[in-house]
Parts: sequence; structure tokens; C-alpha cells
Amino acid sequence: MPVISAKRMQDRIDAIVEAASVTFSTKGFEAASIAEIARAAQVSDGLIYRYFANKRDLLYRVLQAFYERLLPQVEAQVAQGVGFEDKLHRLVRRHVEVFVADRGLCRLFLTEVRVASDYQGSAIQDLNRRYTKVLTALIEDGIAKGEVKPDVSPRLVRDILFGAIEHLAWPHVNGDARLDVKASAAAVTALFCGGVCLPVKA
Amino acid sequence: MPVISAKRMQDRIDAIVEAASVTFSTKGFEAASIAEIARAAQVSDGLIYRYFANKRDLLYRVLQAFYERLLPQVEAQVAQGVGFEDKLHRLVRRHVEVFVADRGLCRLFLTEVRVASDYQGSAIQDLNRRYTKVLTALIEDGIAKGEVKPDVSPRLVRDILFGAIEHLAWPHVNGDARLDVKASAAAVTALFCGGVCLPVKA
Amino acid sequence: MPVISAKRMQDRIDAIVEAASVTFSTKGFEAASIAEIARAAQVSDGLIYRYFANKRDLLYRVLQAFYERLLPQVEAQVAQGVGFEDKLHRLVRRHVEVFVADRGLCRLFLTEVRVASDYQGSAIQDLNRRYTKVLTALIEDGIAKGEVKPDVSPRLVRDILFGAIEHLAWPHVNGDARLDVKASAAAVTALFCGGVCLPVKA
Amino acid sequence: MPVISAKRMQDRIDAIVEAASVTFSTKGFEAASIAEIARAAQVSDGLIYRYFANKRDLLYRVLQAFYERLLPQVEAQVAQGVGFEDKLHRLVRRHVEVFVADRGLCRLFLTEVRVASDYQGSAIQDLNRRYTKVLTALIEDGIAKGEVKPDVSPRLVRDILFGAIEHLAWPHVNGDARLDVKASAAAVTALFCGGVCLPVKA
DNA sequence: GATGAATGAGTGTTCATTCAT
DNA sequence: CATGAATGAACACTCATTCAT
Repeated sequence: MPVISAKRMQDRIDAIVEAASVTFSTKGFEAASIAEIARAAQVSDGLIYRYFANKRDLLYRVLQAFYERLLPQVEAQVAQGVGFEDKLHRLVRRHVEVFVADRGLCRLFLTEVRVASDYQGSAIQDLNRRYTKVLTALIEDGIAKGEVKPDVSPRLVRDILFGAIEHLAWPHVNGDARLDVKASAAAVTALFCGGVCLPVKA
Repeated sequence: MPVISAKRMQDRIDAIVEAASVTFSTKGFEAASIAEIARAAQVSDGLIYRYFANKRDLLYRVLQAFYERLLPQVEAQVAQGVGFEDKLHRLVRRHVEVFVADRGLCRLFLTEVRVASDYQGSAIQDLNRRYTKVLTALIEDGIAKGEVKPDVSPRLVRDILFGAIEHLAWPHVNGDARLDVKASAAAVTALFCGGVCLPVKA
Repeated sequence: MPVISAKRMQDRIDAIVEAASVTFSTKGFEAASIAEIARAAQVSDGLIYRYFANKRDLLYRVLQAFYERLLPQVEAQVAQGVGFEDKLHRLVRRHVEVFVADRGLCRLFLTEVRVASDYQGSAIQDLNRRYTKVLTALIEDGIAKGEVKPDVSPRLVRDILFGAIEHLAWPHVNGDARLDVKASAAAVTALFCGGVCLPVKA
Repeated sequence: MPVISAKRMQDRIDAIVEAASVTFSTKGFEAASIAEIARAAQVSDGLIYRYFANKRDLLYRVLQAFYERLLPQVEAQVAQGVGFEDKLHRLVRRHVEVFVADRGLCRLFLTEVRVASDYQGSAIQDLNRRYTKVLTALIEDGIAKGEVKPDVSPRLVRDILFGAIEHLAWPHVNGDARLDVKASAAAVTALFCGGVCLPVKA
């Protein structure tokens, strides 16, 4: 029989992840201290180490929660779309929106996690793959349905699309530039489709 | 009258930049210590501060040297090309090659510099702009010559192209994946052109 | 509930202050290193920073402890005196004694603290004021009781008295000269009174 | 035969001392760097070490020049006075004036030189003694002429007077308090004389 | 289960001084 | 005579992590 209830325990964990999410996003990984996160979560420093192996593990759990929130949203968006181009447009738009809505967490991922030497093969990379998988699946579906050129490489398309959006969003994420969600999404989608979409039959 | 010859002085500076280049590329910016770089350059710690304002300045000078070496190479490649697509292909290929030939410096740039909060507006961003300018100029030239769709945004194209290559190269740069220069360059160029190039002749 | 007892905590703090007191007094503020103080206090370097904001704060706490020990002593001495001149004599004597008994701390105060650019308005200056206040209060009392010339400025008297004693004691504090407590105190008091005391009415 | 003329050499030395005087007074001894002084004196770093043994020696020469400028001024002032009290008043006034006119150099002396462990027995202490000697000589003369109590100790009087003025001037020297020369000099002299001067015969 | 006191490793930077040129 | 390039020692402070209480 647990000394504290499972619910209370989960609340504690959630509070820590939430506090860490805010603190990491705001100040960056290095600049954020465990003591600060503990204070924000109304918890002692030591308790964090009961639930998280170390500071970096905590960072991963923050991003994990982020991805787990994100994934259903994109999937839902794509599911609502009709036809390849519409689905693609929804995916792109949602992705761009994330850079605006969760700027701090995006910066965290790009500056502290993906860049880390242990990213390859990590649980986070796995989540990222599941996220980008929505796109490659969409491409494959498009190929199958004859909406996308059959010789297109889904992996290449994935790199081009996400790479492009990231580059576009970077000045916004890391600096103070504005990001026009609608225009950016439209432009990327259009240019992109012009290349990969088959011309609708005459 | 100078106490030492200009050449001797330049040699010292070069030795420091070279040592820093290797050390930073190998261990990363934070993990590399000034003492270590000084030792590698056969120089005292203090001397580094005669020629470089601080550790970060040294990092910038390393990347500056890198870009100054890079720039003429790309320009020469593009100049040798005939027609938009050939020129583009050469640019893409050269860019992909850099990720293989200078993997350490590329990682350095991507993980330590571009990601820094003071990147926007820095001298390095300026150099980066000059580098990517080769592409936007090429696009503009292509538009002028009727080889590229007139409504294409050079900035968007730039983000798509460099973003895509970066994404493609990342597993190689940060991990141990292989990067097939020829295939990657061809694929990117083809897919890319399929989108932005006007179909020749009606 | 606290992890360690309040007593144990206070013991640690006291040990640090004591070690710092000795080290600072012996070697001076700059020359004393935190590592050295920590070692003397049988404590880790880091612990010092749990209880003291920085090295200078530690210095202040050393002098604070010094003043807090001093203050009741002078007040007691003055309280025991009978009449203005006797009280004054006791105060002067006590003050001179301090220069002998706590030579190291006196030097510390004179060479490192009062001389600092941030002394004005500091907590230490405040303590010093409380200390010298004993004299100005005594003067005011003397005026009220008709033992001291009514036009005498307490602030001026304070500067003269403490300035004089400091000058007298300096060769002893900073060098190796001897300081004859009894003689010095008597001489200062006498000369001083000859000036400020009203001649007893005829 | 010297390679440069003696005059040119002296000019160089003077320039260095002057530059050091300004720099030390403004920024303090530690904060002032040899490189900075050399630049201000339009001279190379190395040259300073031809004429001065080390940084501290330079500091001493700055104060030496200061005292050598001061000495004749006080002596002249005292010489112009008529009778003990007038002479004393002139001396006090001149001394207070110095704290206003040469605040930087006074602070330099009080915070960096007199406080140093090697002050006792130094050339500077010697100069200081020559300076204060003007007062002790004046006292002795006063005693001889029957203007001053015969049992007064000149050394004690010296400590009281200079100690008092220093204490009075300190908030001005080290902080931003104003110092009223006239009032301060008058007050010190009066209080002081009331004690040491014989009442003029009835 | 929870606390928070304790640890201790790790490094960029300055600058007086020297001496090769 | 003059230069200024080169040296290298020295140290406060932070904070992730542990474990006695």
C-alpha cells in the first residue's frame, strides 16, 4: 500500500513537469536550476530526483509531454482534410502554428535537445519520428491515390518540408521577428505542391 | 617599429584559430577550455586574449575563417554552371559536400552559434547571409531569364533549400549516419526544380 | 521540518565566521581565499555560499560580529563611570584597548572596509555609527548637565576623539609599535577635557 | 653621452608621473593598469619600467610629487601667520583645503598607501612626517613663546589635529558629502585652542 | 516518503613584468 | 633607447546530485 495516493503522486509529477516546462522554456536548459523548478513546483529539490533520474531526464519528460499533446492535434487536423493538398495544407498550418503558440518549447527542442550528442536514438527522436510520420504517411497515401508523383521520396519530402518551416520560423523563435502563420503556411504548401503534386488531369 | 614581424604575428594568430577550430569542432564550445586551445596552439593562455576579445570571439573568428574559405568555392561552382538548373545543382552539391568535408565546423555552427540568443544581428549571421545570398541571387537571375516561375519568393526558396539540406545532413553531422553527396544533391535539386522551374516550351 | 538541528546549523555558521575572522585579520581580505577559509572552518567551499551571499558579505558579517561584541562593552564601561570626565575616560580607555586586543580586526576595518567605496551607507557604517553614538550621547548628556561647554559640536568632538585615537594607534595596528593603553587614554582624555570641559565654578 | 637629452628624459618621466597621478586618483591603484598609464603618457609599457622599479614605486613617486608640492604651501601659510593661533588656523585651513582641491590624491594616500603593510618606514611616511612636522614645530614654538600649555605633547596634538581633520573630511573624500572648508577649519581650530592654548593673561 | 544541507569540481580572464627585437 | 609581444599564476562562484535526518 503506497504511503501517498497514486493521484497525489501523479499531481506532484505533473506539477514538476509543468514547472520545468515553463522554466526551461523561459530561461533555457542550462540557465534553469533544479532549485528554481522545485520552488515553482512547490516541492523540495530532492523530490525531483525521486521521479526523474536527472535534470536532462526532466527535460526529456517535458518535451515528451509536449509531443504527446501535439500528436493528436496534427492527426486530427490531417484527418479533417479532404484530398492530399488540403490535408497537407492543414498539416503545414498546424505545424507553423505550433512555432507561434509554443515558441518557448520549440526553441527548447531546437536549441537544447535535437542538437545534443545523444539525440540520435533517444526517446525524443522517436517521438519526433512519430510526429513527422504523419507527413510521410500522407505522402505515401497520396502516391497510392495517384495524387502525388510516384517517384517522390517521402523521406526527402519530409526533410524539405520540416526543414523549410524550421528555417522560416527560426528568426521568430530565436529572435523577435513576427511569423505570419497563414501566409507562411500557404506559401510553403503552394510552392511545395507545385513540385510534388501531379497536375490535375486535363 | 613593431617588435615582431607581421608574419610571425599572423602565424601565431593562425595557429590559435586553427587550434580553436579543431578543439571546438571536436569537443564543442563549452567543453573546450582556453587552456587546452592555448596548449594546442603552443601559446600561453594570455596571448589568446591579446588577439581575441574572449572565448566567444574566438569561436566567431573560427567560423569567419570557415565562411571566408567557403564563399569563393560556392561562387566559383555556380559560375561554372550553365543555365539555372545546372547552377543550382552545383550549389546544392557543394553545400552538401561541405557537411561531409567540414562536419565538425558545421556541427559547431548549428549547435553552438546559430542557436545562440545573440546570433540575430551578429557578424556570423551576416556571413551566413552572404553565403545564402548566392542562392537568392541565382533565383532572381533565373526569374529574370525566364527559367524560374516569376511568383516564386527567393527568401522562401532559400529557407526551403537550406532547411531541407540541413535536415538531410543532420543525422550525419550529429550522429554517425552516412551522407551520400551525389544522391542527396541530385534528389534535392530534382524535386526542387520540379516545383520552381517553368516547363520548357509550351 | 528542518533537516538538521538549528544548533548544528548555527555552529557551522559560527565556525565559518570565526575562520573568516582569523584568516581575514591575518592575511587581509584580498589575500584570503574562500578555499582557505572553508578549510579552516572544516566546511566545503560551497557551503559558505549557502550562508553568505559572497566573500564581501562574509567580511561584513565578521565585522558585524565584532561590533556586536564591542558595543555592550563600551556601554557598560560608560555606564559605570561617574560624571562626564570619568565616563569619557572609560570610553577612551576601552576604545584604545580594542586596538590592542583586536588589532587584526581593527586593521581589517581600517584597511579594507572603511576605505571601500561602498562603505558610505553600508550596514557596517551603520554599526560604526551606533558605536560612536555612545560618545555623542555622552557629550549631549554632559552639555545638558552643565559639564560640557554648551556650544560644543558633538559631531566635531566625535571626529576629533576617534580620529585622534586612530592616529595614535595606527603605528601599532599597521606596524609593530607598542601602544601604551593607560598613558594614551589618559593623555587624550586630559587634553581633550582641558578644551571642552567648563572650569568648575569658583 | 646620453642617447637622449636629459631634458627629454625628464619630460618623459614627468609625463608618466602626471598620467599615473590622474589615473591612480581616478580609478584607484589596483584598477589602474600600467598599459592605461602608458597610453595616457604617450609612452610604451616597457619604458615605465626603465624609470620606475614597479607599479607601486610609481605610486610612491606620484605621492612624493604631491607632498613636494604641498610642503612649501603649508610652510608659507604658517610663516605668514602672526601668533600661535593665527598660524595654527592657517595650517588647519590649508590642510582642509587640500582635501577639497586634491581629493583624488588624498583618497589615494588614505586608501592605498598609508594602509599598506610596508608604509611604516617608507619614503612616503618620511614625507608625511616632514609635512606634519610643521605642526609639531609650531607647537614647540608656541610652548617656547608661552602661548601653549607647557605640558602639552606635540605628538599627541599632531595625532589629534590630523586625525580629527581626516575624520571630518572622510565622507567628502570617499563619498559625495560636501566639505565646508572655512567652517571646518574654524571649528577645529577653536575647539582645539580652547584646550591647548593658555588663557591670555588678564 | 520528503526534505534541504552539504558537497566540490571546474575555468575564463587580467595584467604586472620581462626581454627579444 | 624604446617597443610591445609574450607570459602564467591565481580564484570566486554555481549548482546538479546525494543522503543523513
